[in-house]
Amino acid sequence: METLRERKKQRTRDALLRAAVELFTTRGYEQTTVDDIAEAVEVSQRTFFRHFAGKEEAALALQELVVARFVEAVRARPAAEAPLEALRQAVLQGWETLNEVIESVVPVETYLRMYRVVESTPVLLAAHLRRDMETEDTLARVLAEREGLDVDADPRPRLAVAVFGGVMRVTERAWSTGEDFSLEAMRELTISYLEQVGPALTESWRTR
Amino acid sequence: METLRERKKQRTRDALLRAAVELFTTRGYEQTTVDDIAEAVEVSQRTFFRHFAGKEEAALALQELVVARFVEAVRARPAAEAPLEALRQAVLQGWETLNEVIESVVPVETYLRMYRVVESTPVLLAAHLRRDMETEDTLARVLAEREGLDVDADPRPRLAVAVFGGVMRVTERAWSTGEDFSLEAMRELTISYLEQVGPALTESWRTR
DNA sequence: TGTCAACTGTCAGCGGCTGACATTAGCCTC
DNA sequence: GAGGCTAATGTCAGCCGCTGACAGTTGACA
Repeated sequence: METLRERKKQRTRDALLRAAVELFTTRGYEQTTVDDIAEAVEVSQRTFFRHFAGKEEAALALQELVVARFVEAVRARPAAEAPLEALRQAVLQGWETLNEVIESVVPVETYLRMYRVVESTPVLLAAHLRRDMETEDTLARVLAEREGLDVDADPRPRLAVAVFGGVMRVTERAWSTGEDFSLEAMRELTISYLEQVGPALTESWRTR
Repeated sequence: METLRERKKQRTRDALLRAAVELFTTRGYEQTTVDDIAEAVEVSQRTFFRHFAGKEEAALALQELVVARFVEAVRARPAAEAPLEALRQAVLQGWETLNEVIESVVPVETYLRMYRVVESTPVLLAAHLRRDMETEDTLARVLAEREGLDVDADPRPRLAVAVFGGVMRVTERAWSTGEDFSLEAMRELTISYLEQVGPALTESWRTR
C-alpha cells in the first residue's frame, strides 16, 4: 500500500505533466513557460523543477513511458528469435498495446499530438534523438547478451540496432509529416519500411 | 575583391570561433559562458549573438564545415556509382581532405578535440544529432535525384541514408570512446564498420 | 503527542538570449 | 573630401530556464 505522502506527490507530478502536455499541444512548446504550467496546477515554479529535471523532460515524459515498455518487450522476446526479428516484433507489439501504457495518463490522441509537437520543435527533436541513442545503447547490450557477445568487442549489435533505429526514425518522420495520424497508419508504415530496407540496400533502385 | 568592412566582420567571427573552441576544449562547454568568449575577443556579448545564433552554433561550426563539404562530395560522385558506394567514397574522401577545410581555421587536432567535446556534452550531442537528421534529409534528396526517384513517394532513398547515418554514428562513437584519436583510426573504423553492417543484418551472429 | 523527514514556497541570482536605441566607422556619391 | 547612408558594434533593460539556500508546512512513525 502506498503512503499518503507518495500519493500526493504522484498526483502533483501527474497534474504538472497533464497541464504541460495540454499547454504544449495547444499553445506550442516555445510559447509555454514553466510558470504557465506551474500556475495551471497552482504550485510554485520551484516545485515543477523538483518533479522534472527541466521543461524538456516534461515534454518527453510520455514518450519515455512507451520507450521503456518497448525495451522491456525486447527483453521478453524468445531467445531463439533472430535479433532484428525481436526488435520488429517488440515494436509492433508496442503499437498494439499503446493504450495500456498511455491511457492512464492522457488520452492516446493527446499522446499522438504530443508526438508531433516533439517532431516539429527543433529543441525537442534534438533531445528526443539523444534519448534514442541512449535507448540504442541499451538495446545493443540486450541483443549482445541474447547472442552471447561482448558489446564492446563486437560492433554488430550496435550496428544492427543503429540500422533498426534509423529505419524507425524515417518511419516516425513519414508518419508525422503525413496526413493519417492514426495508430494503424503508424503500424502499417512500420511494417512497410522494415520490409523495404533490405531491398533498398542491396538491389538497384531502378529495377523495381 | 572583398571590402574592408567584410574582412573586419569575418575577422571578428573567426576570432570568436577560435576563442570559443579554445575555451570549450580546455575548460569544457558548460563551464564556458558566452561572456567569457566575448571578453576573450574584447567584444560585447551582443556582438557574439550577432555572429552566432547561439552558444551551440559556435560549438558546431567546425563540424558544419566538414559536413557541408561531405554533402558536396556526394553530389560530385559519378552518377553511375551505386548510392551507398557514393556515400562511402564521399566519407572516406572527406577524412582524407580534412586538412584543407579545417586547417585554415584551427589545427586539425583542435578539431578532433572539439569533436569529442560534442560527443561527451549531452546538449551538444543532441544538437549534433538533429543536424545529422537535416543532413540526411538533404542527402536523401541528392540520392533520389541521382536515381531519378521522387523522395516523397519512394522511401528507399531516406531508408538508405538513415542506415548509412546510423552506421556512421556508431563509428563516431566508437572512435570518440576509444583510445586512438587519430584520423587514421577514424578512417579504418569507417571502412571496417561499413563492411560489417551487411553481415550483421543478414547472417547469424553466432556463426562468425 | 512530539520528533523527524519529506514536500513545498519564497527569494535571490546566474546564464542564454532578444529587442530597442544610440554610437561608431566604412562606403559611396556629388 | 564633405556629406549622407548604412552596416557593425555597444549599451541597457528585460524575459525565461534553472539552481542554491533557507524557511514553513504537513505527513510518518515511534
